[in-house]
Amino acid sequence: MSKTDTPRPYKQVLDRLRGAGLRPTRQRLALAKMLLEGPDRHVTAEILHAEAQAASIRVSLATVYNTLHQFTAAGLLREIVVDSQRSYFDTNTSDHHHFFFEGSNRLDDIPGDQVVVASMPPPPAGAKVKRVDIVIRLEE
Amino acid sequence: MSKTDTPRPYKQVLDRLRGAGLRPTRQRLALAKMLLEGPDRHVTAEILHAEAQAASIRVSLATVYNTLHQFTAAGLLREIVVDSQRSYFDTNTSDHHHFFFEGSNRLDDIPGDQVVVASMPPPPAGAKVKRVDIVIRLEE
DNA sequence: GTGATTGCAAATCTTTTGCACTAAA
DNA sequence: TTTAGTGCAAAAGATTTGCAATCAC
Repeated sequence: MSKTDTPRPYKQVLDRLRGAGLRPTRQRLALAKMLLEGPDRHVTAEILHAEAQAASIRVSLATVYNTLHQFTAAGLLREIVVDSQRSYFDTNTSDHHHFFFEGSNRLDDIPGDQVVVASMPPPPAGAKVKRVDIVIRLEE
Repeated sequence: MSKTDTPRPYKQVLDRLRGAGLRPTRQRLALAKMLLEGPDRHVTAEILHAEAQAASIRVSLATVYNTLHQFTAAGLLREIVVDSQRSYFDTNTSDHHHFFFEGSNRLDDIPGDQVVVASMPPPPAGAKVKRVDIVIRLEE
C-alpha cells in the first residue's frame, strides 16, 4: 500500500461528489456515505440530521437541507412528493414508483417494471414531461 | 312564491352541507358556493381566502383551513399532493389524475379514462389501497 | 339557552436565509 | 490566499391551536 492510498469506500463516494462538481467537505462526505453506500432508502432532512447526530457527525440541520438539495440537483438523489408537510428524498434515482403508508408515513419503492401504463394523454402544447409519478396510497 | 322559499343555488349547497352533517354557517355557505357551484377547480387556502376577501366575505384564514379540511373529510373536496410546500384542494372528487406545471404551480385535471394502467403490484399484505395518484410533472 | 363555530393571535413545524467563521484547493 | 461551504440564529411561510366571543338551532 502506497502512502497515498485512500480507504476504498471513501474513494467511491468522493468521486461521485467530485463528479457532481461538489467540493468533498467533511459534512458532504459523511452524508453521502450515509445515503449512498447502503441499500436504497428514503429520508427526510430531520431524520438524516438525527442519524448524523447519533453517529457523532457534527452537521447543522441547515447544512443537511442544503446538502439534500445539492445532491438532488446533482442527480444523486430524487425528491419524492407524497406528503404536503414534509419533503422526502430517495436514494433510488432510477425509474420507479411508490407505495405510501398513510398513518405511518412509510414509503416503499415499486420497481418501474411493476407498473405498466398502457395509455396516457399527451402533454399540453408547449409543455414537456419531466416525470410521471405514481403513488399508491395505502391505509393499514 | 311562498315566504319560506330560498333562492335556488343556496338550497343546493345548503343541502350538501346538511348532508355532510356540517352546520350551514355563513362562512361555510359562502365558501361552499365559491367552490361547489362553478366549474371544477383547484385552490389553496391562501387563494380561497383572498377570493373571499375580494368578494367582501368576511372569513378568517384559520376558518378557511378548517373548512377545507372539513369539506375534504366530508367528501366534498379532495386533497391533492403535488407540492411539498402547500396543500391543494380539488373540487373534482371523481377518479382522475393531474398535470402539474412546475414553475407556475398550475394543476390541470386529466380525466380518469385518459390514463390506463395495465398492471400494478398488489398492495403489501395487510394494507388496503386507498387511492392511486398519478401526477405528470411538466416543465414549460 | 347551549353547544357548535368562528376569529384572532400566538404557537408550531418545516424550510430558507444572512452573515461571520472555517476549511478546501 | 481565495472562495466555497458551514453553523447559528433569525426569518419566513404554511398550518394548527387555545380560547373568548358569536351564531345556529
